[in-house]
Amino acid sequence: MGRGKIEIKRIENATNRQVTYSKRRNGIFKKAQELTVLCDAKVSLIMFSSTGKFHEFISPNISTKAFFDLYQKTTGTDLWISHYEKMQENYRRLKEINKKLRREIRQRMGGDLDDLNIKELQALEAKMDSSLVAIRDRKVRNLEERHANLVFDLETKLDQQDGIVESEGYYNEAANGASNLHALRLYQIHHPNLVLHHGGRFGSNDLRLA
Amino acid sequence: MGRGKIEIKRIENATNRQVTYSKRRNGIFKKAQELTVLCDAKVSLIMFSSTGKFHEFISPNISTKAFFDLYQKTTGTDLWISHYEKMQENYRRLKEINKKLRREIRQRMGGDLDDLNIKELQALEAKMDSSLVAIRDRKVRNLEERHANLVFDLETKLDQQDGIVESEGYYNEAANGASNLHALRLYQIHHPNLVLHHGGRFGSNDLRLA
DNA sequence: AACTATTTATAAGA
DNA sequence: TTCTTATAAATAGTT
Repeated sequence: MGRGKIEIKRIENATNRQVTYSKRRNGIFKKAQELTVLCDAKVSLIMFSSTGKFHEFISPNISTKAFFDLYQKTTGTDLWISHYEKMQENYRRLKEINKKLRREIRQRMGGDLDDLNIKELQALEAKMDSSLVAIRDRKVRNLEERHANLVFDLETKLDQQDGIVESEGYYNEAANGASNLHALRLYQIHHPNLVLHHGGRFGSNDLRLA
Repeated sequence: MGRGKIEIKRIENATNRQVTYSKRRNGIFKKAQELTVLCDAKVSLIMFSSTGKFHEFISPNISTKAFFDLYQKTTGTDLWISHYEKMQENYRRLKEINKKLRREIRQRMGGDLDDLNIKELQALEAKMDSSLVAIRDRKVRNLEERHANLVFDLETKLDQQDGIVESEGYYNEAANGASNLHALRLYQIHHPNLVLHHGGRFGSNDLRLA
């Protein structure tokens, strides 16, 4: 497609080769982009010119990492996978637990009570009640202790007594950064260097730990 | 380039999308092939259709494995390792947070109060107090509502009235039971031969405040 | 980087 | 799917 037809073989003139590379690279990237949009496909296109220059296109709906993950899933296995997947699953579980712990605290703070039924509310109230008793009790003991210490201090030192207020801060917000891990796999690819066309099924790889 | 010009946006008709995918896939593969030959470039082109079909082109002068090694070398990142490490870090962080959440709950239950000072105890007591008020309030409202419903049912039906007590169980105890719908996550397992098996798994949600 | 004559890709229809 | 073909798009060679 040009002023003349060309034979598909290595362009010997280096400058020409470079120019053609540049033009065709743009063309193929555009094609990849269009394919992605038109057909809702996931495309990874990576290339190195003969001079070693690197260019990449990857569908916006997937990361390179996730892409290779998908690739491996479809083409083969990996020794590290099971180890990694276990970790991933543990992470997910931990995240779920975290969510529930937060919910419990919110409820204990008097919020998020909409989906508790009457029994649960009563149970929660009772628990809170006894907890409060325990806390009051502790406070009293603490006060007494403190008072005794104060007296002791006054008696012995008479000069000063400092409170030891340690503030630790709230951690409610801290977890948000972790919420969006991509699907991951450990790396190892072994595949013949040929043009492969095979079909396989795979599921959506959305592992967001929302 | 066809009988008519088309807009580059997702083709909604699934059949059409599939046909276009097939045609354009061939086109782009051909382009990749030509680029490889003409310009002596290394090209990796991998794609998944919206229906999950997998297709790949890789320059004959390099294996996928070698290609990816090159990719990593060039981009300077070891995606797999760095992702793994990130994951590990997030896991650790989450574990730490959960530990703190548990501690807070324990304190709100009246335990683990030894290392709270008097100010913290007082703050906790106050918080608990107001929380308790909120819970009581909610309980009363809930009861009223329930009562109103009951009366309504009695008035309209007169024959029977079924209590709408849905017991869901506390997740503290129900950890291993079937009632833990929340914990359910889809989990994908793949199989070497391009066939994917999907299995559901969910972890035990052990929320014991140990 | 542009231009443009041609070749090539492909959308729509069969 | 595959073929046909009118038309859009890509690009080889040129400026």
